[in-house]
Amino acid sequence: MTQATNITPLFNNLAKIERDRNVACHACSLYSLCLPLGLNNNDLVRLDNIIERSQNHKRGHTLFTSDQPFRSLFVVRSGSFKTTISAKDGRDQVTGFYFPGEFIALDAIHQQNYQSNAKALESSSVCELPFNNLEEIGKEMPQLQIQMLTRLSKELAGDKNLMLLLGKKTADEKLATFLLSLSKRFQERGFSATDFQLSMSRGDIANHLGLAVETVSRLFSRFQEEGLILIAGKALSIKDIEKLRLMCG
Amino acid sequence: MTQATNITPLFNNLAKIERDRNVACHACSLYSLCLPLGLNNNDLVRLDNIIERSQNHKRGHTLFTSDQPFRSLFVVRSGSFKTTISAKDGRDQVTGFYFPGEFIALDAIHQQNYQSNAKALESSSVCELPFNNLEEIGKEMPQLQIQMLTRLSKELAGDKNLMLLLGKKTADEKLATFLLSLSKRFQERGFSATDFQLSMSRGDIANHLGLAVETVSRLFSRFQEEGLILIAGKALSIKDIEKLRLMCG
DNA sequence: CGCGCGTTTGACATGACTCAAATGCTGTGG
DNA sequence: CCACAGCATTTGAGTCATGTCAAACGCGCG
Repeated sequence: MTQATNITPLFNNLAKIERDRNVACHACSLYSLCLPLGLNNNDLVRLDNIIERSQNHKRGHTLFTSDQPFRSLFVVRSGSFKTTISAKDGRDQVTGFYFPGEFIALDAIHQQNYQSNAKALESSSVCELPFNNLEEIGKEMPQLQIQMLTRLSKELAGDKNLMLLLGKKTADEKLATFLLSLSKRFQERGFSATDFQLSMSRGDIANHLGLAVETVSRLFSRFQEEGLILIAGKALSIKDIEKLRLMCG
Repeated sequence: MTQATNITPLFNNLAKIERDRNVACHACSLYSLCLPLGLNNNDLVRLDNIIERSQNHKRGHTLFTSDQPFRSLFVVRSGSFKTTISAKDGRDQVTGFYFPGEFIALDAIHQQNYQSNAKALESSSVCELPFNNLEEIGKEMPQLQIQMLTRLSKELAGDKNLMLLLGKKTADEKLATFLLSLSKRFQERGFSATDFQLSMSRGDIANHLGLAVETVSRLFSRFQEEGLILIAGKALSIKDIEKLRLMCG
């Protein structure tokens, strides 16, 4: 079996941030992807002051669960997270994967409790935004409000597309769509659009796409046979991104 | 076949509103379900002034499509709508059904275009909220901003549950969950939780739940044989709501 | 009243799941 | 640093829930 080689480690540029966890928004490499975008200096300082920058979370660490009271939104600083919701009988659905600059817990605003469970997929850190404070300073920062609305709206649009994926797409189309979504997000963050590490397990991918683990595994094998990708464990290299695009349905 | 009888016509209490389309927010029967909740009188008047109350939309009328520029949010005033998104090849997914007091187009905020297509399922009317104006007055009404965030967050939470439904539930569980969701929303609007009209076609239901029309039709028949419901065309009567709840998975 | 589309029902096909087992990888403790 | 345990992944074989195709039916709209 051919090996995927020279894969760029995921977000290794962010190692610096993990070491210096108290870097302020204006100095943060995620600045342009994150909430502060469009704020003036004064407002930025006020926002900065309500943010609690978290300790490092190890792989598997639970950020929150749906039985806990909602207090804060989180923005991924480094690493990655998955969110899940559970049916009564324990079945659960991976509702999303979250990368640096992305918000977690937007579905919990103004509910008593979080609406999902969030877990770190690798060593990760977050910025915690206590919602009461955010609400408070938001009253005086229209630009921040717009940002919040935009964020929510974007996640909503993404979820509608996931509904299309889950409801109408074949297994091939699901996986192709998923890989391209990751590719795009990595590219937006300044990383390679074709070579990256999958921080989530096959099980998580399968669950998220409404497939069985075995199906995902077989698809990875077949995509590789067909020359679309190289996959070795968690290391992925996209070899024919155009063909992959045509497969998305 | 037993007939479902004495079905309460859907939203006929709202006939009055349809006749007098210019009723202001403070006089609207949807007030408590709608955006103005929590606004003081001054703010309410300002909001009132930017709202454009629509003509009556006939069944099948398209409110907007995803190739049109985004200008306004819509709140259903009477009747009901469905939204869909389309894959390149024309397959589409019904992403939601919308009833009085519910927002349409929240997924389009701060995108160039609408992200989905919206179509009336029956004779319906809407309040149109030009987003630029809403944004403008929102700067001075924290309470309105909170309302907007809450609305978006609630729709997001609902969509996450739809992902669970589409990804993990069996056909039976999907239909049971769907019927109970309608039941709950009708009840919140002051109508019967057990007897109502389905304004959408079997095809729309099937599409929304990721099933084939034939499957939905068979399920309705079986649910009726099992004494869970009575269904006659579009008239639905829930006979064993508890058992239905146990079936939701 | 009649046409057409939406719905129902039946028969059959199949994509993806489940079960099973081999293999590989990773983290841990000695 | 290595060896082992346990979990993740891959691969194969067989099954099943749901989709597809086909045809009859009937309701509702014009």
